[in-house]
Amino acid sequence: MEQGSKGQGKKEPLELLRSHNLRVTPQRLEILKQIQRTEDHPSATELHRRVRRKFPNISLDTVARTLEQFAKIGICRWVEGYDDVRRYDGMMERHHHFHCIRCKRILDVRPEALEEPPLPSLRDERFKVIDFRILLEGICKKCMEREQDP
Amino acid sequence: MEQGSKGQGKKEPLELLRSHNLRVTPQRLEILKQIQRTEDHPSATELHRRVRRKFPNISLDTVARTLEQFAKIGICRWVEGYDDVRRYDGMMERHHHFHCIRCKRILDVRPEALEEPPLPSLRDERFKVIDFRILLEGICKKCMEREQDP
DNA sequence: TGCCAGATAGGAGTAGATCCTATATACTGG
DNA sequence: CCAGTATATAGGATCTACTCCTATCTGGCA
Ligand SMILES: [Mn+2]
Ligand SMILES: [Mn+2]
Ligand SMILES: [Zn+2]
Ligand SMILES: [Zn+2]
Repeated sequence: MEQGSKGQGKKEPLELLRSHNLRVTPQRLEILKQIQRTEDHPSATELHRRVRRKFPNISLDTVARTLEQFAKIGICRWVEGYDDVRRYDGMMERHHHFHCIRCKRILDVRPEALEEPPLPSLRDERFKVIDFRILLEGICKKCMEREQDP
Repeated sequence: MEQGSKGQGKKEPLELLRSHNLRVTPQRLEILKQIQRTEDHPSATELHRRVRRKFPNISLDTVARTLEQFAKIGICRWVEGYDDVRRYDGMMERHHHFHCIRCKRILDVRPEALEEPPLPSLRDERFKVIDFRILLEGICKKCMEREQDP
């Protein structure tokens, strides 16, 4: 809807924590900023590495626990993957994902970039569908260029 | 297309291994049969547990290595998930998945059960799309029934 | 400013996956 | 049918991500 300030009417990190009755600690603030800023979809361990630049002895446990809290209250998400690490996504606007079969990166795909099907009118009584996403699979630009060259 | 014999013109396990120049060992045969039969989407460890009923001291390494081989040559697949284990799928016909947000099970969804979008005509130059799948999310029948009761 | 529920650091404990190597065995071709 | 060899397996060691535990610390409150 609106474009200004901090994007889609998103609250400031500090405000966001307060509104969920989470104590505002410097560690949490930094974790929140990091997960909101990233373009990629890092694991807890990867994010721990990054947050450590600012808090050299923050524990992995704190990062993992915090991310899980965030995911449970809807500040961030888990993202689907094929390997054995759990990945997080700080982009909370509805979007789809592209998985590169070469480099394994996961790239965001805005809904406008796709002919999105209306809503899966499911002819199946085994479950109630709440939401759906499209999972694209292919080769990313970087990998394509790398494979073109000799 | 045709319905007879063993489904969609699928080769027998033994034949399948031979055609990929894989030696036919009893362990491989059993792993192959198990992954092809399952309705769920087991991890290497889970499948190891099952195969062990027939080969009590088959090693996890053998099962994991074999599944990875199978996936690489297209006998089985990796399946997307949200946790930190790698899951496999023996159903090679094109299909989609439903993820239950309660019990975390992954259920198969046949393409005919969905209004499938034609083909994602992607307005994005960052990658080349080879395939796509739909990832449904919601509550499965079992979980719904369980939550209805007092 | 002092209290205390809640948060953190750091270390121990788990689980799944992967690596290593001696032994076993499926295929080959004689 | 058999022996030689390339390949596969078992079992143990190692690695990695995550989770649990607990003493200590601190943000928010009165
Ligand atoms: Mn994303
Ligand atoms: Mn499936
Ligand atoms: Zn790539
Ligand atoms: Zn369920």
